[in-house]
Amino acid sequence: MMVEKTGRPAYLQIVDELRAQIRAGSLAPGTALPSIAQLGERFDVSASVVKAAISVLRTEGVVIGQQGKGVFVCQAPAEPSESQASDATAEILDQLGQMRQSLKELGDRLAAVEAAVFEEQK
Amino acid sequence: MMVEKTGRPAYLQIVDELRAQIRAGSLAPGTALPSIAQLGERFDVSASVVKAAISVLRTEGVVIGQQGKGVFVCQAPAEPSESQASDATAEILDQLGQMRQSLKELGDRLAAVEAAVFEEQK
DNA sequence: ATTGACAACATGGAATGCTAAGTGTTCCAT
DNA sequence: ATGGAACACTTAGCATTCCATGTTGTCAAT
Repeated sequence: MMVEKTGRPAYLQIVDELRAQIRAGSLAPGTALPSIAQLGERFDVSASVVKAAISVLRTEGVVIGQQGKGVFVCQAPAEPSESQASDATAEILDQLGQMRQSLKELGDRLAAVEAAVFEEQK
Repeated sequence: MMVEKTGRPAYLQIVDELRAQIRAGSLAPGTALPSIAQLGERFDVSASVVKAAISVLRTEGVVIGQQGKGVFVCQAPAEPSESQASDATAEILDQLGQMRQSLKELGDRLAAVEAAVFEEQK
């Protein structure tokens, strides 16, 4: 699987993917994520990108890393009403920011096309 | 100033320091942090370490980075927002996904128009 | 058979170099 | 004087390389 060529950074795409798998139960609490090398090969990115993604999930408390063994999904999938909500709002804000960025880019490109068209008409 | 030679990683020491300054008001909301280069020089670490520290604060929502300008302390220092809106947030995320899809389609159509216009002009 | 050495693989931290892109300033030519 | 080019500085992201350290399996020597 490859990271898509959207504006979203690769490490955030991996964060989304892993978080979705955790939410869906495909990665159950207590189980280990694929190794950094495996994830890097699966998403076709370097190890630093995978590390960045795992770092995000780690600071969020979703996973915990054990040196030499692996990265494991935390047992507490829903810390009551605190990290769940803040995680969701964080993701919403993140996606909103990304959409704002896309809108800005679309606006710029549209402005360029408009300029070209009206130039040509003159 | 140098990072201390305790077992704590350098980037976490910097996180602690910056968070303490933010809590103490020494770094007020809306103000910009010192630049990555300055922080790296101040703590005597490389830019990657400062980036790692800022990345933690960013995913926590404590600061927000603006490309080309700097990293700024967020106005809302902490939002322990609690709501039972787990399925409401699910719906929001769903709608966000649909909007992203619409954005992508718009981008494709615009790309087609761009190709036509700039081809014709040449 | 137990022990010890060792290699393979895992995460974690850090340095370095590069590209892209946004912002601000300065300065120059029209 | 105004527009635009040039430059410097900034964050963001990614790749690559290296080292430290923890875990595990294997294999040989005692």
